[in-house]
Amino acid sequence: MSQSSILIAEDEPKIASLLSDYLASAGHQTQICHDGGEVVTMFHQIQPDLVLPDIMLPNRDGIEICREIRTSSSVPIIMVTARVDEIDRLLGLGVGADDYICKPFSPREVVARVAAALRRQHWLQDTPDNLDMVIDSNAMRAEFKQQKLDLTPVEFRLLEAFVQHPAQVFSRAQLMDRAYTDHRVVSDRTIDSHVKNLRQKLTAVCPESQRIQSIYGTGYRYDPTD
Amino acid sequence: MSQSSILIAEDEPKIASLLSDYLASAGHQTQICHDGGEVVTMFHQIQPDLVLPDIMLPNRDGIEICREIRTSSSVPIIMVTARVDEIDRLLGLGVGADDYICKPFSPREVVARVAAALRRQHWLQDTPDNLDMVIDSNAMRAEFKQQKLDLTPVEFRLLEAFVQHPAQVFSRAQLMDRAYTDHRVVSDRTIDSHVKNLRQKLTAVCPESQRIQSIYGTGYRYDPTD
DNA sequence: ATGGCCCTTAAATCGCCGTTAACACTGGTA
DNA sequence: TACCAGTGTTAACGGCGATTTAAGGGCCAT
Repeated sequence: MSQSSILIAEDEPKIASLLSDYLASAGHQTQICHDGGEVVTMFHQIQPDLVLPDIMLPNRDGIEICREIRTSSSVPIIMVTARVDEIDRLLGLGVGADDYICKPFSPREVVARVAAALRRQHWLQDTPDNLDMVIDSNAMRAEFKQQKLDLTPVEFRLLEAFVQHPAQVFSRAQLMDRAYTDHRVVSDRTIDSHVKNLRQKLTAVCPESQRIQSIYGTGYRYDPTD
Repeated sequence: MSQSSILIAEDEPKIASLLSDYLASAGHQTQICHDGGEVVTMFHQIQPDLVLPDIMLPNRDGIEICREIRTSSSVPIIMVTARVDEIDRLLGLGVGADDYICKPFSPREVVARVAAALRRQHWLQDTPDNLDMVIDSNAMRAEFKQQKLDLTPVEFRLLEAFVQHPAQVFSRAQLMDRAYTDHRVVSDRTIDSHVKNLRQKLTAVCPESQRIQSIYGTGYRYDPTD
C-alpha cells in the first residue's frame, strides 16, 4: 500500500487542514485544492490515488467534479458532506462516488474509509503489468505487450469492455450490449465463441497469460494481473 | 448505506404508521409488526438493518424481544418508550439497545437517531479489523489477508452474507436464501458441505483463523475477530 | 466468386453442486 | 460418570448443467 497521494478539495481552511493532518499522520501525501473550478485540472496534473471532495465548493460543486473525473478515471472518490440525509440524495442521483463521509468526522473514520477505498482499488489498480494492454478506441486498435493485435470489430469491443472494467464480472448479456451498438440478441454460445477467439489471439502473444477468466454460471472477467 | 430496511414493532396503528411515514420519507423501507410474539420470527425472516420496538407490546414486551434478538444478532435496536424516566430503568437493566426514543417524538428526531445508529453500524463494519476480509461483489472475488480466494459462486455468496452481517447467527435456511437467487430448497447437509469447503479455503490462507463458527442446533456465524 | 466475419450447432470436456453415509462431537439425562 | 439421541463434519461420488471447441453455413464487401 505504501504512501498514497490524496487530493483534498475543501474550501474551509480548518476542515482542509484537519483532513490533511489525519491523512498525513496515517502516512499519506496530501494536496489541498480550495477552489472547485480548479479541482479537475489539478487532478490531471498530480494524478492522485484518491480524491476527497467536499460537496459544497465555490465555483463548482463536488457532484459535478465527481462526474467529470469519472468520465476519464476510476480513481476512488470519497465525498465529504455536512448532512447525513444528503447521502441518500446523492445515492439516488447516481453520482459515482465510492463512499461518503459525514461531518463531523473522527480521525479514525476518515483514515479507515480512505484505507478501505484504497484497498478495494488496489487489486484492480493499474499495475505496470496492466500498461501492457493498450486500447485505442478511435483507431479500433489494441496492443498487447508491444504487439499489435489483429482483432475483428466484435472482438475489439469485447476486449475494450473488459479492459475498461478490470476484474468486473460480466454476464454474457452485458457483453452483448457492449459488443453491439444495435440491440441485437444472440446466443450465449456466440459470446463464448468470440471469447475463445479473443483468448486465442491473446495467448498467441503471451502463452502464459490467462487474462480472460470464466466464472462458472455467471460470465467472464478480465484480470490484468494474470 | 443506501436504502435500509427497518422493522417497526408497535401495536398502536397510529404510532406505527406515523413512524413508518417518517422513515419512508427519509428513504427507508419499513415493515410493521403489531404483535410482540411475532417480532422475533419476523426479524429472522426479513433480516432488517434496524429494529424499532416499542417497550409496551401485546404478548411479548420490547425488553424480551431486544434480549432475544441480541442472542443472535448485533443489529441496531432503538427502543421506543412512553416515559423518559423509563429509560434510566432500562439502562440499569442492561438491555442491549443502542438508543432510546421517547414519546412524543418529532419526525426529525426519529430520522436522525435512526440515521445515527445506521451510521455507527456501518462504521463498525468498516473498522480496520474487518478489513483483512475484502469482498468485491462486482468482481465476485474475495481477499483474505491480502490473498485472493478462489471461490465458487455459492461459496462467494455465503461468505458475502457472513461478512455483511458479522457475528450474526444464520440458520441454514437463511443461508440458502442468500446463496441462491432462485428459491431453491436444498438439504441442510448441502449448506454444511459448502461451509466446509469455504472453511477449508479460509484456513488455507490462515490456519489459525476460525471465522466461521457452528452454533449447535441453530446454524453458523461469522466472527471477524477470530 | 472469393475471403472474412459472424452466428449457430453439436460433441466433448470440465467442474460445480447436492446427496449420501460413516464418523465425531455436543449436551442433556439417568 | 456413562450413555445416547440429536447434531455437525467430512470425503466421496454421480449427475448434469456449464464451458470449450471445431466445424460449417449465411451474409456482405471486395
